[in-house]
Amino acid sequence: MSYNPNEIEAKWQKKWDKEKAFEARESKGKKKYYVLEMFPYPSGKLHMGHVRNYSIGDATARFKRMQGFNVLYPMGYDALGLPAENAAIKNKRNPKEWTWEKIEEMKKQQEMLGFSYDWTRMVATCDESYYHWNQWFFLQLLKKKLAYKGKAKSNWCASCGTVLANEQVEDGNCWRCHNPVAEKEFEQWFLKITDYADELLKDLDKLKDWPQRVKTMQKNWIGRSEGVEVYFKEKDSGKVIPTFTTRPDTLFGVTFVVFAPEHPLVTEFVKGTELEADVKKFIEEVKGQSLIDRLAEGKEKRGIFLGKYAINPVNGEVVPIFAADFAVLEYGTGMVMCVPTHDQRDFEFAEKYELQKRIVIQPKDKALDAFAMEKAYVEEGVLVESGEFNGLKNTEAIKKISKWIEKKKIGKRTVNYKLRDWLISRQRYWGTPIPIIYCEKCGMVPVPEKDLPVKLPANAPFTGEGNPLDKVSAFVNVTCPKCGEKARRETDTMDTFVDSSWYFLRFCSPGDKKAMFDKKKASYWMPVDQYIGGIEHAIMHLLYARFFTKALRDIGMIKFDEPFTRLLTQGMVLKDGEVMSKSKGNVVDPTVISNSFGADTARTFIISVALPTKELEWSDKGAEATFKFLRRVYEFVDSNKSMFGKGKIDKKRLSSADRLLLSKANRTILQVTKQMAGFEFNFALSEITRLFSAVQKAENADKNVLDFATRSLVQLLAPFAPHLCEELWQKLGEKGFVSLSNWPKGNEKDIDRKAEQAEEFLDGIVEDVRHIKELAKIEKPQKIVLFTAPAWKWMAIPIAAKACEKRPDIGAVLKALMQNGEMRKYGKEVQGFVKALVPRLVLLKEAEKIDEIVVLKEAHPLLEKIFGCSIEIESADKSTHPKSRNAMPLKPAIFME
RNA sequence: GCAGGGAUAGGGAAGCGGUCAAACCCGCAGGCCUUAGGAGCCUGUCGCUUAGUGCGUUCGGGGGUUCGAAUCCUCCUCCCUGCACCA
Repeated sequence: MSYNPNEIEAKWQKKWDKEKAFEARESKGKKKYYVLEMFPYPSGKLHMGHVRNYSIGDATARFKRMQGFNVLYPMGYDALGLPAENAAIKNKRNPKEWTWEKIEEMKKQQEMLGFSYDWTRMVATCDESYYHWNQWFFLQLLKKKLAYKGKAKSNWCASCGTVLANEQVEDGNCWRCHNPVAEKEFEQWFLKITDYADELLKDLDKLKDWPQRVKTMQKNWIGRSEGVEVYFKEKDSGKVIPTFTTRPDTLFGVTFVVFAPEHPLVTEFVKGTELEADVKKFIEEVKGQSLIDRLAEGKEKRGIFLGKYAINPVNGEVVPIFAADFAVLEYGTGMVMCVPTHDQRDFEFAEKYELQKRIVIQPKDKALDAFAMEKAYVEEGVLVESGEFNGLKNTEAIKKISKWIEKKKIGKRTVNYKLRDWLISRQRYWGTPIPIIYCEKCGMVPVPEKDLPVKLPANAPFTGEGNPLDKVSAFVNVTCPKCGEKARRETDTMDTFVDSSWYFLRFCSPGDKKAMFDKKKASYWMPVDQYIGGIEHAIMHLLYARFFTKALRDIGMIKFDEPFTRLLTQGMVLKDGEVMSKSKGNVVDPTVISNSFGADTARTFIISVALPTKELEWSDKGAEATFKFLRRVYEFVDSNKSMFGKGKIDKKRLSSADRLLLSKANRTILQVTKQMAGFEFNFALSEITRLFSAVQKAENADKNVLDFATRSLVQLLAPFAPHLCEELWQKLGEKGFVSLSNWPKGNEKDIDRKAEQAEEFLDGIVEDVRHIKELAKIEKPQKIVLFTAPAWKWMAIPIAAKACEKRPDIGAVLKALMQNGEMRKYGKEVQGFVKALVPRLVLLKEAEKIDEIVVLKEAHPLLEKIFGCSIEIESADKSTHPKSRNAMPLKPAIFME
């Protein structure tokens, strides 16, 4: 029988399902392990990134299961969001129907690939029973004052009367009607993530098993900065202008002040002056740009003078006030004190508008000249022209000036975060309705918990204009829960990031009707032990999920601080150096691979190409090689069934070839186990491949050894190619699932690395057998020590010489060789010489001419072992080494007692 | 623009101070096996050279540190990811 993946895969998928092989149950006696992949948006089609993500996750889940953990490995769908609504507008489809159809399509593909999910725990966020708890949690946050209403700007298309997502703005225009998009301010809902800014930052330290880069990104995103608020004053009115700065050391160099254009004071300042019209025009221009446009790349800084002046409280200087687009209302106070000599943005602005510059920090080694500068000087230095602070190092000055400002009451120390509160309002249909009712009498009234969930109405009109929910009167017009009078329902829905910020908890008790999740079950399974997903979620999703976890802890639902113990961010799947995307037309459909070669090949291949964390460049050709490998494994086991023994291995009676195979099997097991734990899946596969070649080559091997090697191989391969391995496991006479078998144990004692290495050498020189005779003329020594690769090439000779002195029996050979003239030179040549020598000696051994070969990989630790003495090598590092440039240190310090 | 990550042989991808002309996979070339092979096995695959070997030039580009750099530092170029121009 030849390898038929389709048949095998269907067979085992059915069996797993029938015997509920992967259903997870809480069990106190067993150690739990929660493996989770970032759940997908159900687009209906799996792409390579998904397959990669799930292949990594499934391998992990299966490995942990085999290691005896009680594994929870669920799958769900992040099913609310824009695409369903777009489909509704475009194809006149009902978003709910459309979404469920896509979920089914997606699930089917996942099942075909044989991932070991516990499907009984499937969750879809568009399910009322799921978003019910979004609403419930929102109400809890409201109670805690962690949800509030505030003003926020959105992209607004006037002609469609619709709020647009960033994605729906194309070059500043509406994607539907192509009219320009503006910003418009609305009352919208926020979650107060900033209350947790400090904790979110601090707890990053607890996340020992997160990639450093993700932590760095989050840290920068939270952006805690300590600084001071300095109170400038407007010259005429005396109005206080608080500006935030992290560089109080530059305060004496302020030459102008800048306001965010939207700042209310801007219009106030120019009211009734001749500048009013121009300033208004400027503000409109800035506002007229969509958010996207304003952030566009390479934009020149623009501003306008407001005709007013501010007094610098530290030195009484009077400086002009501008409105400028590079000041952001939401950060700090929206007002910035500008020091063009020591801040690059300020510098560019000053250059453009020909404003004054004054240097207040001088570097040690050179003197800056304000007129000659080509960019701002932002490094360290010593203060000048700064009154009583002259001569201080600027790092010192920051502390001293901050204190001084507080003392003089012209400002105060503050902490600022880049992190802003989370705007969750979306003016769209396909999201969780925000459970709020507005009553004319009672004002804003939360929907009582007993009335949850607030369900999405089934029959909303999808025209692409406005929010469909606004048009469903049965949804909008309600009675006030408090007074019973007529009232209006909130029609904003929630950002879908809300759904994805706690779904991992829902998996612990997916059907729960009474609560967001079962506290006991959650406390058993959580936190997630291994989370796996794309680097593109490094900030937002992961930060929101961390925030929710902390908020849930504070309302008593859970008792831990962080949701994900370990995080693996998988690399992107690229094609021709670019991300696969429809617009680029370079999408490779993973089902094509699985249809022609089977799921096992698709999964094993994608795992074998690159380290999970690295980018993966897709190539169609490689899959075939993986298929061939799997087929060879199949055929080998299938055709050799009768050759496998069942008995115990009798180590005393093994031939050297058998011992070698046993050694390889054991070493591979240990190696692969280590690599699995470290997510070095591609290396693990390459080890498995090597073991297979050894197994395949082992003719006339001891049946029991062969059986052990083969059996182990099947188990090691099972996390990657589970269907094939189940089939082989059965062929090997096993009754249960290999997926639930015990991970093989390697025995360190059975490993003979030296023998293996010797064999590796031998492998490479089959062609040279004819030289044996020639070489065999050398007399039989007792022992040979080889220095194949001394850690320090130039030490090879001295070490060898010392060795000769200590052990004449070894030395004899080396001496002879040196006298032979071949070891005259230092460095590379020694290696070359040794390389040439090794194969010959191996062959000699095969010919029984010598007793033993010791191959030294690192010269000195092994020397220690052999001679039983300590060898110190004074390493040639900077501290100990003479400065001499060209002189090679020919006298390495080797001390042998 | 800000923040984070990359660039290694024909392609992909390891290596991250001396064991590196650089694992592994694909491609390509030769041999074996075969009626045949798009199957399998073996060998070779930077250039020149050898019986073994040796020599020369390489790890995006320039500079630097070191006895020694693909590996560390610095500048530059290009690519990817996220974004809220964050003072």
